[in-house]
Amino acid sequence: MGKKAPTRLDYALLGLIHQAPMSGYDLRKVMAETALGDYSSSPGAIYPALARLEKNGYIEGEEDRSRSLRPRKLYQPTTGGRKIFREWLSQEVTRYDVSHDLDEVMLRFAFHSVLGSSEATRRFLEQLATEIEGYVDDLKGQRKLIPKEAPIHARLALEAGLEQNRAAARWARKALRHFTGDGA
Amino acid sequence: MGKKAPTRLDYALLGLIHQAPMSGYDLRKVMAETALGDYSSSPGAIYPALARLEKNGYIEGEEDRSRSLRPRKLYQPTTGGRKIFREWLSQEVTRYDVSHDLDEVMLRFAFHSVLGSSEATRRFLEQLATEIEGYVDDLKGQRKLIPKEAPIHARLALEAGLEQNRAAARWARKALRHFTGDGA
DNA sequence: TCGCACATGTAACGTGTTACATGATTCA
DNA sequence: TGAATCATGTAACACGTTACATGTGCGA
Repeated sequence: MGKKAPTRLDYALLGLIHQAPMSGYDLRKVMAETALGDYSSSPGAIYPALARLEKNGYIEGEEDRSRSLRPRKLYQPTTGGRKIFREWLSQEVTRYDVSHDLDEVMLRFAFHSVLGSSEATRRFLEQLATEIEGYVDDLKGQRKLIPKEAPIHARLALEAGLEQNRAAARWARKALRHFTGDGA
Repeated sequence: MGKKAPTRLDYALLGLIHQAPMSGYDLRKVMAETALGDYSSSPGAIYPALARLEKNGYIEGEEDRSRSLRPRKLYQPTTGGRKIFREWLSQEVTRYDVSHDLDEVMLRFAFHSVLGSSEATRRFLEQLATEIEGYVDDLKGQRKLIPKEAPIHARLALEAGLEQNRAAARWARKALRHFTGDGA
């Protein structure tokens, strides 16, 4: 009976309906058209996800017959849904998160406005920057371990990861400046 | 009977045993200790993957009893396995690859030494750089579409993706210089 | 009337996850 | 004797993928 942890897709959907009530069809369009698309826009993913979110009491669907088309179900988060969503957003950013799932961390950041606290976002970005910088050091350590006789490609591939993470760290430090000095 | 397309994990394993024959246990260690870890190191993933690669005729396992421990199976790619691996490496780099699975593209690059042709790698990096640069432009277009009243977080999250891709593009252009001017 | 946009779903299938099972050898 | 390392595997489960099924209203 212990509810399963929601998936990234679940959280993406939950986040979107925090902004405005949406139907499965709406959600599919948003997913397909924006960078969120990585989290799938196929009906075989979206509709079952909505069904389990509803079953777990995180969202509530209401039939909308105001249009003459086939009626659609408009979903909204429940109180419980808002709660677990905020908890997800507020989770600590760990080294593991950064090295294994930076995309999910970024997804969390993208929805951080839901918390309505620039203090929380500041903490989040501070942790994020610190952990990415630590991970960059890890990667530098790994680079040293690559034997000299190894093909250049291996080293270069690692450097690609390094550069992307350096860029992410710089971004986090820069983003931090957007949330310091005001109380929005 | 039409063989399924191998997964990224399959290709990662196939690539590793191109360097030296390895057992499932060896492969798990490499996956766990290096950045390749994203492609899973759990026995429930590795052993079934090896089993299906063998079933499809891409790898061949041989019992090694030279150690007094429990015998291990040392895997090597077959001719067919080498062939599909080279085909995978030689695939064109598309916009779709770059925007949906840059990690897989980087995995391909990491194993590019198997082709033993700096001409092929040059082409690969040239395409990669071009497509990432195109994707960066797409993202700039998306950024313009974000309504002004949207929370800053959404725009910043998109900018994180932008910066990471810009870094990847710079990396590709720089890596390209390693493969121009010599015939290795 | 043909096809497209709207709109929701299901079924088969493959793959990864976690947890479990098994067993030999080495070393403290 | 017990723990750690070597070594291979299976079982239950959840999720995403692709493809299919169904049906309305609107414009060309």
